[in-house]
Amino acid sequence: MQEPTYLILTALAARPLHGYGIVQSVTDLSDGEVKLRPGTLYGALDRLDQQGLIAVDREEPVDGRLRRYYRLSETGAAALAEQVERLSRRAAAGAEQLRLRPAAGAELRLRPAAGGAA
Amino acid sequence: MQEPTYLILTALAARPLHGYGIVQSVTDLSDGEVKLRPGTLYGALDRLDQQGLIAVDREEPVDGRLRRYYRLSETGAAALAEQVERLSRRAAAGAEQLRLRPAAGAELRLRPAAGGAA
DNA sequence: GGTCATACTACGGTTGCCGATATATAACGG
DNA sequence: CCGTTATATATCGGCAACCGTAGTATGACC
Repeated sequence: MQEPTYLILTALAARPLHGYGIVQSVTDLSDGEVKLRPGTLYGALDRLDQQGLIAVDREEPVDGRLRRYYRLSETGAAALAEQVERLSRRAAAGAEQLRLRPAAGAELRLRPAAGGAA
Repeated sequence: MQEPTYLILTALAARPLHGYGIVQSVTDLSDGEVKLRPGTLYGALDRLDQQGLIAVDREEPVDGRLRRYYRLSETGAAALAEQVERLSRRAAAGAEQLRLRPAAGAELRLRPAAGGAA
């Protein structure tokens, strides 16, 4: 699951939202780093609906136009929780490996027998 | 940046590795959840090299065959650190939204005026 | 009357990942 | 002696997901 999809699920966790509301919520949740395009949003919405991770909550007619609200399903909530765990583990692994990283130029100090520093 | 790419950078953070070593390290770091295919690995390696996030560390001839070691560049380390931060924030946002999630069936208890429970 | 905010749909393109296949050596078991 | 597994790298075709853009439509504000 990629970032836009993950953020859509995240946005829907607290309450049902319609398309445009999701766009705003995702922008908000990502501190402005992720701005959903219509193509991404509705493609993902169809996909997630088919997978059963989200479902249509209700449809409100507004100005003769249908506003469609989506909500997170139980399955979707479980999937999101799993992703949260996964991201946490990946972040921890990355941080740990970075901690193990030798400092730049360290190899010079590790070869004193080869001539070393002047 | 997607998961396989992120894990390749993570694997290279601690020390330079050759292709097969990266595959093993990624499997290890992801608790067996991610198994890199050759297509993914070498495609990503070329891409990351072009982007300057990794570089060829050295080439060792083994059994008449070249074993190529890659290492994380300074730019790559910075990019990885940024991704670690990003994943942490995304995980935190997901967890927080899940906390705000109304329990299943909660809406019934929130409409006492409509007839409510018997 | 023009622009902006709201709100959804459709289409084409690119990227990154995956699966499969090929090649080659060495070790181990039947 | 042959098959399988592990080590090790490379290439190709295909696909899913995402992105950018354009189109459609209404109401509010200037």
